[in-house]
Amino acid sequence: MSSIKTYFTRQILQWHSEHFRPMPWKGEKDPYKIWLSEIMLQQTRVAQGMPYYQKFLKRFPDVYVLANASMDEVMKQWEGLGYYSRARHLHASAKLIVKHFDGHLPASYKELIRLPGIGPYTASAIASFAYGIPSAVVDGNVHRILSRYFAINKLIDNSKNKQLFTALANQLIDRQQAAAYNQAIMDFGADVCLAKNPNCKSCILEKHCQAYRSNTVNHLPPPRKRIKKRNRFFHYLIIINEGKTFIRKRTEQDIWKNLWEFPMIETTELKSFKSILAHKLINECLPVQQFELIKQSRIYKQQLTHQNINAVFYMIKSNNQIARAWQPVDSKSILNFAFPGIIHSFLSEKTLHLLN
DNA sequence: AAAACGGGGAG
DNA sequence: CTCCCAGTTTT
Repeated sequence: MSSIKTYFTRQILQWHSEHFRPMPWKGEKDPYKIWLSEIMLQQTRVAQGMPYYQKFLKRFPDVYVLANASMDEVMKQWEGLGYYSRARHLHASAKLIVKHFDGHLPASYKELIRLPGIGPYTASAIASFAYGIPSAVVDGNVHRILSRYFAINKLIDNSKNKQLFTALANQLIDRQQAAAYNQAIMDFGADVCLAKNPNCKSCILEKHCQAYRSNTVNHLPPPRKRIKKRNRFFHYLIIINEGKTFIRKRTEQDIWKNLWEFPMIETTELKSFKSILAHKLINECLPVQQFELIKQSRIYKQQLTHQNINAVFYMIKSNNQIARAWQPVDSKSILNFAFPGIIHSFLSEKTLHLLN
């Protein structure tokens, strides 16, 4: 193992020295910034997270500013990035770091992983990048590279396999250059050992890659299990009363928790406005016969990992205030709230003249 | 152990 | 259209 290890590790580091990809958080010393970048990049492509990282840092330059901000402000900065529990956990961790660690991120894997939103990957990433601790990251890139190089035909879908890849990665890491090694292997996965159409021709590991030698590169790692999608139909009520409309925060265990929305009626298929009038939410939001349907939108669609969302927006003129549970907003203040992508795209097309 | 959780880009 | 991305939490 040790000669294989030195070869693999040396090649990866050698490659990295010649193919450095500059990114704002590379070589970063501030653990706060490293932490933020790692949370933002969970299941998120670098190019997608980049603008959010810059914007977020401008608004919350250090852990104290973040800890003192409101949840809604944090969500607003996260709006559109997805996996919103990351923002909630980031905020919660900021408060814990201020309260228990004097505003400094803890400098050990063991303490890091206890913070909300920090799992095995992120704890290793912060430990190595911020503190030089030799803890190997195992992300999608590392899993794929090791699966191919050692021809390990296993997914990381249970703790045993997870442990297998983690142990292997920790044998391969260069303990004197932990940060560089972790950076290098992930960059290598992003640039050369791609999930689809890997660039084996220019690969410096080709000679000893078990998958390449057995012509199984395209079968490793094995395909994941299919996920079944369900279709959901959201009927949003844009109730307009004296230049204001009404929203609330989603708090139930469902998608988009802590984002805001209009009064909404969900059905198992697309319904007409007339048929949703029977729903009990109507009684809460609209006075009997004291409203008028101005118009309805086209069908907005959004694909999520486990769901297909279909939404219709009904613009309704009403003569009465609605229940206090709903927050009135005008066309200006509505921009301060964080909405799901499907509502945001509706608003970006309609909002400005909607309420006047 | 399995399912849930967003959104976007590449092929 | 499918797959997957610097994964974690909840069930």
